[in-house]
Amino acid sequence: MITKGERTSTRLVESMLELIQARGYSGTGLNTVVEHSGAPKGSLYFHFPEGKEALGERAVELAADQFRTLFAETAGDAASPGDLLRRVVDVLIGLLADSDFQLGCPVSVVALEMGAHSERLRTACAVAFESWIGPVTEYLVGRGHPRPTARSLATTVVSGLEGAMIVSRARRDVEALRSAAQVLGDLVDQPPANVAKGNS
Amino acid sequence: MITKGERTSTRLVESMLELIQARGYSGTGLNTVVEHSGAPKGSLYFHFPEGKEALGERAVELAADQFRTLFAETAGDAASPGDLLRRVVDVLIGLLADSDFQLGCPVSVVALEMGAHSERLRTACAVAFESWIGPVTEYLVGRGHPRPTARSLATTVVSGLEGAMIVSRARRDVEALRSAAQVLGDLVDQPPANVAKGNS
DNA sequence: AAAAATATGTAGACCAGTCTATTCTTCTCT
DNA sequence: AGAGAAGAATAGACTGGTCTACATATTTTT
Repeated sequence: MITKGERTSTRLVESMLELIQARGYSGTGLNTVVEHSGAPKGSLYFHFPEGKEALGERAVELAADQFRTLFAETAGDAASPGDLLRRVVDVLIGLLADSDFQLGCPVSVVALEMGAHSERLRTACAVAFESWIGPVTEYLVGRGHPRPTARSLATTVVSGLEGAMIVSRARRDVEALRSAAQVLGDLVDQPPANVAKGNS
Repeated sequence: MITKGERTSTRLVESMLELIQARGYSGTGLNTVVEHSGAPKGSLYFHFPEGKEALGERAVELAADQFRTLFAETAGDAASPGDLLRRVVDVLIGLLADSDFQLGCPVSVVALEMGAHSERLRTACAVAFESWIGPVTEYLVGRGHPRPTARSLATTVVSGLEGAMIVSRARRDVEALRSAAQVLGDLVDQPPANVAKGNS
């Protein structure tokens, strides 16, 4: 059974996540998190005795989960790697547009803001990225790409999407995401034959 | 002649830029900027009466200039688009490694942190990105790519590098940048013939 | 009753921004 | 060329507000 405390804790993490997406980590005050979540103020340090960093870490983990789920669910319906990529980008475009370009990737912000100062948060971001690159790599391997190539492609695709989210948001225009979907989509649909030739 | 005031103002912007790269925009206090620059606090609001936003805007513009210069200078020596891209990535890897992965792209952080709250800073970031995509597009057009394709490629390359910087930094490992250099480098070196075929 | 969870207040540091006073530069006028 | 006025630049304290974090007390749940 879900206790009251667990719900409060969850709400705090969800609010932290949303606020980080809109204002970044440093720009998100704990008072604001408490207010936004509707959770009792005194409960924050009961559920997160290690403070803001612990809350941020959980938020990054939640974001990683969400995107991993999106990828896994979309992978089932997709006809090809390129099709999968384009579908995922469509969802990302929806997220940007629905929020009027107010929300970005929380993992990127935290990595950029806190990577130099908090080993804990930096690691959480690294794990999040790896948790996306890994499954994409396996997917591409399953589609016939040699593992090293698949790994390179997966890394490039994931970082490309991160960057395209940022550029799209700054310009309030999804061109960057559409370009990434098209260019990278075609790329991962190319038959892996010629790569093998260059490798053997 | 360079007046004392101009030097102070420049130092403030440079310090703001460095600090933003390490701690983000919200995480950078003006007291810290003043301290780091060696300039006095009284001078800050003399040179930047519009406050922190104006200082941040100038820092973003400076960063945009620096990267544009790097691109322009490298373009002269490069044998092919892929070669150019790989050289630029080598410099970025150097920046990351030399700073022990402490410094990131200031434009990305500002876009993510302030994009939703400051139209002024969001625009500055959009202009910065455009000031990179534009020249890259022209370069690719000069190398025979049809303009629409060149624009798509340039956008994907720039956002890919942004993302790869972030992922590399989070993981304290330049694999993401190397993958981007290899995958995107090969991509922009592909002869534009087949695109023209599909287009005519 | 015991434990879990919530409520409230507050300490101490830091934040962006403003103020007045003072010191340097530079230019004018003789 | 030299005095001195005008303005540029610097100095540093100060304000009202917010931040994280903690302490203590009260309520809810089991």
